[in-house]
Amino acid sequence: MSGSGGVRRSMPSIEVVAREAGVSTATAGRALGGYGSVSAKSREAVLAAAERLGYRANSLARSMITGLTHTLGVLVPDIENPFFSRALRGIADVAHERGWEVLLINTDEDLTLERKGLGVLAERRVDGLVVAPTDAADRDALQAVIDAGIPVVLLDRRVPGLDADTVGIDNRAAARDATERLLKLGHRSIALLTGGDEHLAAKLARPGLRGVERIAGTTVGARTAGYRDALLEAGVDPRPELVSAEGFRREDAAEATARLFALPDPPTAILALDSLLALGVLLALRRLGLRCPADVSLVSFDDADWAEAISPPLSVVAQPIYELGAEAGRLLLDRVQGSERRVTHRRLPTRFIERESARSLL
Amino acid sequence: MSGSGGVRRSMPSIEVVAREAGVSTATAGRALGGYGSVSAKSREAVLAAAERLGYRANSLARSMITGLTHTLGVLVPDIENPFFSRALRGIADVAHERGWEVLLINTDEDLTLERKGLGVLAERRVDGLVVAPTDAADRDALQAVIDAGIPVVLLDRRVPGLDADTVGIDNRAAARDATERLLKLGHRSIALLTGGDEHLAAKLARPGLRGVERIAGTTVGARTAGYRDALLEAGVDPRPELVSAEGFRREDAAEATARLFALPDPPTAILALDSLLALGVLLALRRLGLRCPADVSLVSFDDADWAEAISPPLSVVAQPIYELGAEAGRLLLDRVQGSERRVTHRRLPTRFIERESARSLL
DNA sequence: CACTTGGGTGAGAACGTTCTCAATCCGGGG
DNA sequence: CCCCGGATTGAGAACGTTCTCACCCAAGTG
Repeated sequence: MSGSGGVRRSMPSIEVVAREAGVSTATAGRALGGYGSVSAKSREAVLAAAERLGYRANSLARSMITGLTHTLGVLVPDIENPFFSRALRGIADVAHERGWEVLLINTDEDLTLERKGLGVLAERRVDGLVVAPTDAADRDALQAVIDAGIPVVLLDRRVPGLDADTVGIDNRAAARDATERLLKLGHRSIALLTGGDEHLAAKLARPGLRGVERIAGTTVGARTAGYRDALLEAGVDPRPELVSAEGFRREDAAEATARLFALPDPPTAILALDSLLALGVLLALRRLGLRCPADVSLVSFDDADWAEAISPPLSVVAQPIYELGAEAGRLLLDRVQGSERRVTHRRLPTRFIERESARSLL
Repeated sequence: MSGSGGVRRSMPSIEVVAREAGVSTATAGRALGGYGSVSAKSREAVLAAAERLGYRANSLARSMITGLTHTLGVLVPDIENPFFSRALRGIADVAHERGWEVLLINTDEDLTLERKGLGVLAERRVDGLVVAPTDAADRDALQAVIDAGIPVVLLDRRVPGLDADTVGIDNRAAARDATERLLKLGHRSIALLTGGDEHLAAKLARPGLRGVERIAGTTVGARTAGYRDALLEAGVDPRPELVSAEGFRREDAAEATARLFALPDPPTAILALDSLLALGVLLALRRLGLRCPADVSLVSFDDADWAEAISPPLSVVAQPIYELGAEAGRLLLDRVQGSERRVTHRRLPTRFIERESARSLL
């Protein structure tokens, strides 16, 4: 087997390589880094010496000089969430393609962690940041990062008044479309599982969900508004008790579903705002002994990998998740690489995929 | 709104802060970094100046000196795969808890990309590496990294002869157990979907799967061996045509399943070696008009989030995926922080979760 | 009073690159 | 033979920290 020999503790520096090759560090640097001009003879000597010594450039030192770390920071609530892991894949692919790496931080929807994360990434001098912010409340912290010269792209979620590019979908229109489809099938009693928090729940408590306009700037708020738009236009009165905002986890959705079916007048259809919530619904239906779509119709955001495989296959509002991430990466790297264009907001198209989980009542 | 004022292009250095506070850079460093000794008066002056100027330490410079980047490299085939995104969550949580960050690279099961990734991470001087290697063929590249002084922990997959810690499960025993359960239910014709490649397929082509012992060191190989063990002990002849190794993607599994049911003597049960493959099986069954478990039983590795929610809920071999990642993180950081213990191999326990996708033929 | 002790301080080295700049080398034209 | 211009080279600065070391000073100690 070829030499996997002695235990080297620390890697050789460019100076050692230069000495070994009989040239100056400047020349060695030029040969190894591919800049400036070097004679063929010197280059060969340097490269041979580097090979012999197992030289690896120290990118820290390089970054100190060039001012570029070739690193993108990614700040998301939870990498386990399929939405974010797919989006991250998009970001990472674009980044790698252009020679950048990705530093990942989970925020767990926790504002304190998010702020801490922003601080860490700033100290690491990442060249740019893709953030799916927990809450608009972090605007100042994000603006501080931008002011410090680190461009930011917001993914999936928007922060009003922030000086950053955003990438997402038209949430209001997508939710409206999904709701309209259920209405067209004859459903009048349509539940909405938002995954939101108390903050949202408070806004929704008013008659007719009128409070929702105030938060239509957020992802969940916009979708809820779209849901309300569709109902109103169809002449259906929005019932706040059919809208549940009790957390983003699967069990939260399961509990919410159980509560819906304890109502005197339970829904005939459910719209879930992401695939994890849809899973919670399915779980609850199974526990309640209800069948989909015979007893209740279900439509969900996000075309999870299991959506097509289960019985019945799930009808979904498919977001181009990978592309959202890739586009975020592109916008960010364009800016990192010097583009001075104005702040832009990209809305990628969604696609409703009709399968068999929503049945007609007509 | 509080000052999100002027556009600062580059961040102030410690020297600027020191000048502003009227002390030397050494003292400013001590005050900000919390080392050495500083008078209360100086400390206050420095911290106030730092606050005023929006100072953020440059961790690149710090790393140059201390020799620690506080960064862990993670090299996995595909972060979209739920196994790896969950494991990454475990790694990242442990890392953050101890003050480390995570640099992520996808290899796409591509040896070239993997080698390139190792190189990049080495140049970034990560303090340690968690790798789920594509193939044992990369042993020399991995050994070179270790020899350069960067500790490595192997996740889920092993590389014979490599000087690194490993974290995983007892794949052979787990597969054997799952197969035995199907046998106990009366199944004699049990198919295996491995997700492996041509390399594996070649070994399996021999009568009675005898070639599998040669690759029992790999994850897929060990599981296949366990499957064979169970069959042999039950006096059932392993049928190579029931073992399919045609790729890790969902569609691969769907095609393999279709082929299985085109056999004159199709299986009555299927064991899938990961949840993506199980999804492919479900998809194929739906296309073929077959029902689970009435027409065929299904058992899969990995307790995917949808496994419990679908109908019928899926019986699975649950790996403690999060804990695998966390343990890998712990082993690595212990070593980074100076532990000199010998190479260890952690095998975490698996748990068979019996649900309703496997029925008795008796 | 001289002598130790130890907290506090600053000058300057060190980390490993890239960049700047001046010096040297080489061949060809006058 | 001398001079010009471009390729090649090396010395040394620079990046922003932490580390080493010598120094100062006040408070004890003999």
